[in-house]
Amino acid sequence: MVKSDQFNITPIVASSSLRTLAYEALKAAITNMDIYGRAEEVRLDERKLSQDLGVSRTPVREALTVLEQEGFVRSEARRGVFVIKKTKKEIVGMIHAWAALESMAARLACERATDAQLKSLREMFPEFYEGRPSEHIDEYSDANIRFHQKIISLGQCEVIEDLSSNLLMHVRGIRNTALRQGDRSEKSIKEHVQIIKALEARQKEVAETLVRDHGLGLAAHVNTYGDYLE
Amino acid sequence: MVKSDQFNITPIVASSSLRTLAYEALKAAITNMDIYGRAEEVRLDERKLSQDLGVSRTPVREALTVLEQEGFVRSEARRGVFVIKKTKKEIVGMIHAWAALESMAARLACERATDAQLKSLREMFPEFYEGRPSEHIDEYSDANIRFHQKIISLGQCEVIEDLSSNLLMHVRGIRNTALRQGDRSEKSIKEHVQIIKALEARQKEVAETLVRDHGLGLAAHVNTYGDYLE
DNA sequence: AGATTGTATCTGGTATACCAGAATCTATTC
DNA sequence: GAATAGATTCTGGTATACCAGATACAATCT
Repeated sequence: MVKSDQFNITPIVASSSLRTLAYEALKAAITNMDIYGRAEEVRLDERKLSQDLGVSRTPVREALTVLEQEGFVRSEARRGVFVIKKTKKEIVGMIHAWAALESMAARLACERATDAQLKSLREMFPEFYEGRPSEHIDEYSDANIRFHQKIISLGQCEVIEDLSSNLLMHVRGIRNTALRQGDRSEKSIKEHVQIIKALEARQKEVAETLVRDHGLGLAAHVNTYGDYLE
Repeated sequence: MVKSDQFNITPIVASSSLRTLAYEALKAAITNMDIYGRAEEVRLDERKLSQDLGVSRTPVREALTVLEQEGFVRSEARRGVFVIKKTKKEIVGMIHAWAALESMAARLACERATDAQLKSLREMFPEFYEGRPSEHIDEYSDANIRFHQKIISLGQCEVIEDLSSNLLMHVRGIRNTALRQGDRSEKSIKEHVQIIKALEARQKEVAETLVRDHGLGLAAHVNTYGDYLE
């Protein structure tokens, strides 16, 4: 008999249950939708979603359960499932939690990451070293997110990575919006530079403090400018 | 007609869907079970659970979905759903995340909590001030957990509270076990006293640092003594 | 007309039937 | 007797039927 490991079989349909499919579709729909633009609540209809996705209610419900657990939707018995609008207070809370986790990741990164890994941080974002202001703000928004994700991944703590990625899904939009307000982007870049230096020097206390304060700064910023959230 | 608000009607069956019931039952069963005592994996049978709980598979499955999301069980298609045994590495990671969140909560508590609230911390744990060693270890274990929960609640950040409470469910057992190893309990008490003092003095940087290091100490302790986890 | 009540309808919650993959057992083959 | 092929059984995944609460609307009464 032929051993299957002689081939490099790429799984045709890969691994994805309908539930996972539904989950990803719904999550994408929710995160891409501009929740805060509209005034009234957005209601999701299980049966309609089932039809649109071409599956039965069961996997849709399971996907909605996960999304509810992650804080994206709220389900009221016999009334409907609604997309959750986060309050400013909740957003600020998430940023605080994020700051806590990322600063711990920075500390761990100083202890665990290789020199090459830490160096890659600087190479990933050369533009930080050129004083360019908020011209290419769109590209920078993405680079900004990637920067923080990179720090978290360098911490090599899976729990922190998971918790953070969930938080990020909720605050991604806000984070990019904040960059366009006041002098946030310039300030942000300068702080990033400092953070990179501290990490490269493996000054864990410094890196930890800088990352935390950077996060707290964002929280304060949102607290000041984020009135559009409510 | 009689207005219903003239009565103080207490809802008979209260509010609990079968799914919630099943969730709580299963969670209690899992957390009370000594997972690390037995060698082989624990498998949960949906149909059997349905029978035992007296409900259909549907609410049981939804409960299992939530538990899977929280990291208590893992579901393999057409093979079964298993209670997850955390590896030592994962436990240490959770403690790191916990330490990050709690230290942020301590900082926030310094800024937000009232004097009375901070004072209550000391009053809740008078035994910390008497040099008693690990005699009343059982009571102390509970007090230990409550202490940390109290700090987190004083931070008044709901996100941090929620994330922490989930982590706590996973680490509770280990945390108490650790107290009985080495001189962990004596060390722990001393650090608690320092933390209380810093909080009362509203020295947020100090409190933050102490809480973080206390958590990191536990992580290191588990890393050293926690071989029984695997 | 306004308030009220009855009813049709819509919603998520639950129960159940069925499916296909995986594991186990059994009978056949060499 | 060991190996293999087939069938049985068990599992979670999915689809569907039904239920009861909630809502909206229409019929009714005052």
